[in-house]
Amino acid sequence: MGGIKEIAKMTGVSLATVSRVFNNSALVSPKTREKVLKAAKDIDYRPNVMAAALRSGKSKIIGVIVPEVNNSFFSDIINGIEGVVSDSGFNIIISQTHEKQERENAALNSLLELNVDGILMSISKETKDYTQIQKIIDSKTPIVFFDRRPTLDAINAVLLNNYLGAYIATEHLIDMDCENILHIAGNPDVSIFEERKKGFVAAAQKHRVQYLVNHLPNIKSNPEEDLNSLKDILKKHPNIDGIFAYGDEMAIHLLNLLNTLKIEVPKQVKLIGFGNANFSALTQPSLSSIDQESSLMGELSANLLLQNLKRKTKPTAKVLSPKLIRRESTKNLDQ
Amino acid sequence: MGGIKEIAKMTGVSLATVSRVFNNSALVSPKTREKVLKAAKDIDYRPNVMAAALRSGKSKIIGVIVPEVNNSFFSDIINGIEGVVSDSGFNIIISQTHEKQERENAALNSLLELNVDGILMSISKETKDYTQIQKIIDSKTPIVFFDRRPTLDAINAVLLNNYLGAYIATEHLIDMDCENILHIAGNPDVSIFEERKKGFVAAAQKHRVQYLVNHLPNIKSNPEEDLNSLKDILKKHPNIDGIFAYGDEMAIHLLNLLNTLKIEVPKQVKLIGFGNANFSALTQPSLSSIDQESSLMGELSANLLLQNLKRKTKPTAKVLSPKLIRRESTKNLDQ
DNA sequence: AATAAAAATGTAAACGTTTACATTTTTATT
DNA sequence: AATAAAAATGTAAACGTTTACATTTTTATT
Repeated sequence: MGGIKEIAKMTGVSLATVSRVFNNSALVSPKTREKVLKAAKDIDYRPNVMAAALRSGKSKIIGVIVPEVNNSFFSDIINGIEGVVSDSGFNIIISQTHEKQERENAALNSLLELNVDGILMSISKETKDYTQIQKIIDSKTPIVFFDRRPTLDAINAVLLNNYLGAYIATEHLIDMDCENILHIAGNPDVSIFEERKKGFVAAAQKHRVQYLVNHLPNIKSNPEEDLNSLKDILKKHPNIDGIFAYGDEMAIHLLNLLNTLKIEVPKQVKLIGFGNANFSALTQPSLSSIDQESSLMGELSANLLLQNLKRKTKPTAKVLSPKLIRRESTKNLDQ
Repeated sequence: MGGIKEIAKMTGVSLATVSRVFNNSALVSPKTREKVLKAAKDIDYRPNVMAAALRSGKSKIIGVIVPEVNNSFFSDIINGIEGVVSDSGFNIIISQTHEKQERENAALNSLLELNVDGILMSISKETKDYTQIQKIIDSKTPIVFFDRRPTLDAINAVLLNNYLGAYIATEHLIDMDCENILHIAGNPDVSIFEERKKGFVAAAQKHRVQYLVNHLPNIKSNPEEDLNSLKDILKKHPNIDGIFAYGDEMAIHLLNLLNTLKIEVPKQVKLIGFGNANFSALTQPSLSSIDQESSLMGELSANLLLQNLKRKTKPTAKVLSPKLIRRESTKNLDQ
């Protein structure tokens, strides 16, 4: 037998009352509560979450969809989510999209079959078709986006002000006396990278410095090629004295490329990344960057979702302000 | 209404038959199968996994317990697990222990309440009491350990040969002409770190070189202090020419400390880490290390678990062989 | 065409909870 | 002490599937 039924039989009390005890209903006398709890301990009772979920319609599971789990940024976010969500007695199911729309849709579908109470997700770089997502928004399943959102109205989201982050990074280079700055930009299909580019351009124009935007798309597949492109750029624009890279990993590659070219950082060129990855403090020189408070972003998203689970609130988008992290790669040795 | 019942009504077929269609039972004629599938599509039917789980006792969920998700090694493992497990139609629930036994037990309990089909876990550094784990092993829930195992007999595990990894790393230093080597060891309560230490000692003794073992426990809380200890060690043993650190993060810190002390790597001292973290190729000089094939470890663990789900197999422990990754930090400039 | 075997389908109970509603017991009020 | 109100408990159905067993239909065999 096992389960609530056995406890009911043991204590001579009804199923309903036993259930009430485990759901902390106020409507049960201390005496019977104690009796039930004792019996539960005796048989090492473990409630069956699935059964409760089926009957109540609440699974106490939250689905999390990220592009990749083994990525410093997203794993920090998952850490933040896990913290608040598990404190509230929820479990998290994690799916990866590997930046593929097809996998994303499959993951969403799978989460719905599991009757998750809510969904936290960051859309893949590839995602253009929002019909599946729109269907979820239209349904009752609460969903909160973090970092990357679909371009749809009336959604819950926790985002980073990427424009501002890039603006701050660029201003920092200018503060450090850079007068001719280069931006290595990310995939223009991804909106957060486009915003960073815009922030860069805006700050450069505001302060009337020379600027340039470029891509180095082959850094992983063919670093040799990028080394040559970079060499060309620097040859064409020999007075470049500051570089803002769209991400920290790219920045570290740049650091190594510059080293290979015998260009000293920060003496000849100052360099700043974006993301404040875990390794950025460890390089030589250490890398200045823009912190995006990934763990906090996870926490806030989770809180927004939990709030939505209690009562359907108006869709809200929270925008976090990135912070400048000054390290050696942008140090002004003359100041 | 919704669900299987509605489809049954629409198609004029019984509940059982509809169920058979979705479970790919061979015992259903192509004609009715088609009819049912059509109806399912028409009402956008989504099976309720919870209900199926309750009735069948199979949740199609696998629990994963790791010390921290935002850790390069464990997130790689999760990536590996997710790949094989989701290909087989399972979902994963992830819990963090933050290296606390208490949280570990809570996570295990929570997974049992969810009726997970199996568990994949790496025990926390703190865990000494295995009663909860033993209870699970005794029950029917299959469990596989990865990387860190409890010292219990007859368990399923996928492990790294840490002794061998350390042995290889040490031999590599000796190959590169180091004659006086230092090991910066990890927390002696953690068995994998102890094995690394033993491997180091064994290789050093085998090749009859001078060696030394030390801890630098404050590197995160108080790097100044460790800088001084390191200075002391090197002063006392001025002919140290090779260092094997128990982990890559520690190794990178050492790299920076050595740089501060104006000791050139690899010219004066050669340095090798352990783990081949994602950032180890990015440092200057790049860090030699021991690769532990984290993603593969995840895949193998998941496969072992899936195998156990099909039919209870004899407990097996698979031991992976680590690989040497040669980079600049151990380059012999004379060779 | 009759019969046996195989394939397809159906019936109904069960998985372990929650919960609306009903009933009983206790407490407060006069 | 009688009555009303509040607190505690109980009854029974339901959540949406799966599955053992029974029955019907189809196919193969003579």
